[in-house]
Amino acid sequence: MHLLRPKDFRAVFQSARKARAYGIIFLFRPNDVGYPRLGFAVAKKHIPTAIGRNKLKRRVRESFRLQASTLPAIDLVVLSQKGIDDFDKTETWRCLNKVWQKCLQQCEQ
RNA sequence: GGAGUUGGCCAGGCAAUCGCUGCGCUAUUAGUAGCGGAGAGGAAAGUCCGGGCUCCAUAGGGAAGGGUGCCAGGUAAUCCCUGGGGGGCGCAAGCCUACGGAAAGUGCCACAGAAAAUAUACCGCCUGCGCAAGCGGGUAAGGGUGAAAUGGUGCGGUAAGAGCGCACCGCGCUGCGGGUAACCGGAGCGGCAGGGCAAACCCCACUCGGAGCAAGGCCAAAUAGGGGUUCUACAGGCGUGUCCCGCGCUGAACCCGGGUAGGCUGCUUGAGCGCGAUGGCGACGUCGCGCCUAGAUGAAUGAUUGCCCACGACAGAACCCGGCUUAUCGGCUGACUCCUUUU
Repeated sequence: MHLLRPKDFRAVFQSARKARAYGIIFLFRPNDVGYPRLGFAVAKKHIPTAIGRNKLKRRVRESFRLQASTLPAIDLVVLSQKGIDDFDKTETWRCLNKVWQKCLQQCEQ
């Protein structure tokens, strides 16, 4: 489930497709392990408090769990952007839904 | 009723469903599944102090450097806390206080002012000379400057003045009384003896080895040849975490795995929490009974829905405790002070 190794992260950053909406970017590429994996790269600059970073990760992890059955085997890294810290619960969800849509479209191609 | 001082507590609640991480039990060939139960804070933060724990090459002596600085107590310990003393603020409850030493030495004291500490005299006052302007002498009471000006007030004294003399206050010394002490009270004597700053250097007293869980330990692909234990002289060389003395290595003998990626461990039962009794003004101590209350490691507490209300602030454990400091929407509550009103 989790994406752990620094080298795995490097692989995603080097050759990835991109999907973005508002304050969130998904980077993803197919993997060999047979199931989707999730990793985070949330900048302290974008979300200054540990509370805020945890909150975002939990929301993303929850939506990943809900999508997991429909996903192909990809490695996915979630990046934050400026402004994400101001989002409330519903805004974050709307944003995430949009990114998932784009991501799945690209996977089908 | 109003204004205020001070201490303590809470940090949205309830229900349903789907998830995450340990733990216990059961099942299971490992994976895992089911059930039960647990799962962030008052500051988890800043890392400013103090300890525990771990390792390092002597952690020993000396120097340097750092810290603390009224007294007594509490504690594992402290720069913390409690009680007391002095000083300051407030009508009061109460609050603040780095609060040892300035004739050991060095340094600094802007502007203003005559003068900022070796002293000195701008205006003035008194006096001598002179027609006068002024010059010489005496003086530091009055004015002026400043954050601060060589004791304060009063009387005597004098040409005018001055601790020059006297009284009281202040200051110093010596007894006495109270207090564990800091200190307080009072007596006698002295004589006015040259300001402030030591969170400036410094002096004095006490005190401090260093690094930190990425500490340290174990299992172990790769890669390189070394690593460990014991004994030991001198000289030289090398090393040494502030420096020196010193110490260790380089020598000999014996033994054999070594340890990067990665994994495991350290990792939560502890100066623990709650209740009661008891000693103490109090911080806190002692005794009895009961309880087990996060342990993640790309890092677990979330999401959805419904209802209620005061419409929810600051904010996330990372080895563990005791403090301090900083951030914080609000709510509850104890004690006390002052003013006003009514009986």
